[in-house]
Amino acid sequence: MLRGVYSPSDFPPFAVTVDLVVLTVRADALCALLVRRGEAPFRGRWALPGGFVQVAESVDDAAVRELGEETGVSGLHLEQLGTYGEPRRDPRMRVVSVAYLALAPDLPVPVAGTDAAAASWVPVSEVGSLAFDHARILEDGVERARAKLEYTPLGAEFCPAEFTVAELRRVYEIVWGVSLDARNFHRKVTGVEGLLVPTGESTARDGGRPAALYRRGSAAVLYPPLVRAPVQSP
Amino acid sequence: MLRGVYSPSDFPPFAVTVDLVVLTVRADALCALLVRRGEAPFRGRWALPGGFVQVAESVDDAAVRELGEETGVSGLHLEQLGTYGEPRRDPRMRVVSVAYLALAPDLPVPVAGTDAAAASWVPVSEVGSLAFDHARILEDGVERARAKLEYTPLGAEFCPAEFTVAELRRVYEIVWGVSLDARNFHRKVTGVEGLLVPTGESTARDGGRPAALYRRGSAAVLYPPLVRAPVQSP
DNA sequence: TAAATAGTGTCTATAAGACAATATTAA
DNA sequence: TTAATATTGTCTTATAGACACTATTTA
Repeated sequence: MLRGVYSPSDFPPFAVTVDLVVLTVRADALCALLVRRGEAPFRGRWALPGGFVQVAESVDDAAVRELGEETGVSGLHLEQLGTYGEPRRDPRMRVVSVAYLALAPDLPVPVAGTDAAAASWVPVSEVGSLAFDHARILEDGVERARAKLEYTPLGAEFCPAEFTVAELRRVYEIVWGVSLDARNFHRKVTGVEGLLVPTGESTARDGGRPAALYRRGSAAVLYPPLVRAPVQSP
Repeated sequence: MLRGVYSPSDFPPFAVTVDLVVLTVRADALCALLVRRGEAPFRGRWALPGGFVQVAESVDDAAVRELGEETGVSGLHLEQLGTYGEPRRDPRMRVVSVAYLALAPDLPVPVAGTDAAAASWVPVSEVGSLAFDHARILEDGVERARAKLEYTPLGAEFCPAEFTVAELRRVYEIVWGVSLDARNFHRKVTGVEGLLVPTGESTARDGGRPAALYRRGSAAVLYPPLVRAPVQSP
């Protein structure tokens, strides 16, 4: 269709929302931040946090705003996940939703924000059906997070500001659902340039010999990557 | 904001469009499909092809439809690239655009489609400023395509149905802007399970010893990947 | 002391990169 | 024949994965 010729039928009114897949690692499980809906449709059902994009703000800004409202924290990693635009995904009207993925450390407790509905961290393995197409969006977010750990330093986003190699390894083990050799993992991550910055401190919070504490480094990519080998068909 | 409470101020009307980054490799260059705008704003300026999402179709379907209209071809690889939603990206009204990346073989000539404006393949290195925020979208699309070649078999999408290893290698060289060792590349791609299916035929269209012809295999990922080593800081 | 976790070293297999050598065609 | 491109093989180096071993703490 010709761009530039505008007639009312060209732009049927859409509502645009943002939905957030906020993931954290807590209690040995990958958890998503969910809210319980207080209104129809899907009243009482779990859903992803989110809301309408306002006229004066960009879609990305709306995501940042909603994330702050839901978690009470700013500065978390936030990236676009995808846009979901099936005609009947919201039974009431045509809503196009831009989904975002956020990775968070183990935050004390979800803040209900301006929303009166309950918010909770739910292990992704225990998430049943969700409102709208949110189950699909959550799945896509989890898969994106898993892939991101391979070639970016984002695993550290799940950790507190200072963390040990073992804590980072547990993030990988929980998100990927595998177990990793502690010794090879240690050699690998401490060998990647710019990934970890030693603080000089150490902690014995995991028991045993105290472990060195690190902060996130400035590396934007993890090279060579930490690959999950695909399942081989024998 | 509470999902489920709808009031007019909650959903200011947005228009939703799709924009297409359609890339091909031709004449030793990575080229993008661009259209020249026939109307204000940005009249006479190059822009990405695209158009409005209709009420009854999904956003993804709108992208497929527009791609067919612009190229006259269906079945091309098409994936979401990202959503661009700055408030003033279109000077006339609030438009949120969902961008898609399509990879195409060297199609004979762009079809103007239902659009009267001229369409053309333009080498991405020669693209100047574009209408709206399309230069940024194109950049993102090119970078996505470059990254995709590393760990997916999508390089073959730029090739005709039957192609030689050298033709596939030239795709990588042109898209990445590097030169690759023909012998190592050959060993690599013929060694990846499910990437290339030999047709049994061969061709001498490149001169010299005839090369075996292959079709795309069924592999969805390229493992191990064909990595571009990042530039090392010495 | 034992138990637990942290960290280093060593070996092997795989794969990437450099590049020699051979193969098969056209001019 | 020479020139051009295709394909195979060989060597070196980097890295992943398995796992022995040492180090440092608490109980």
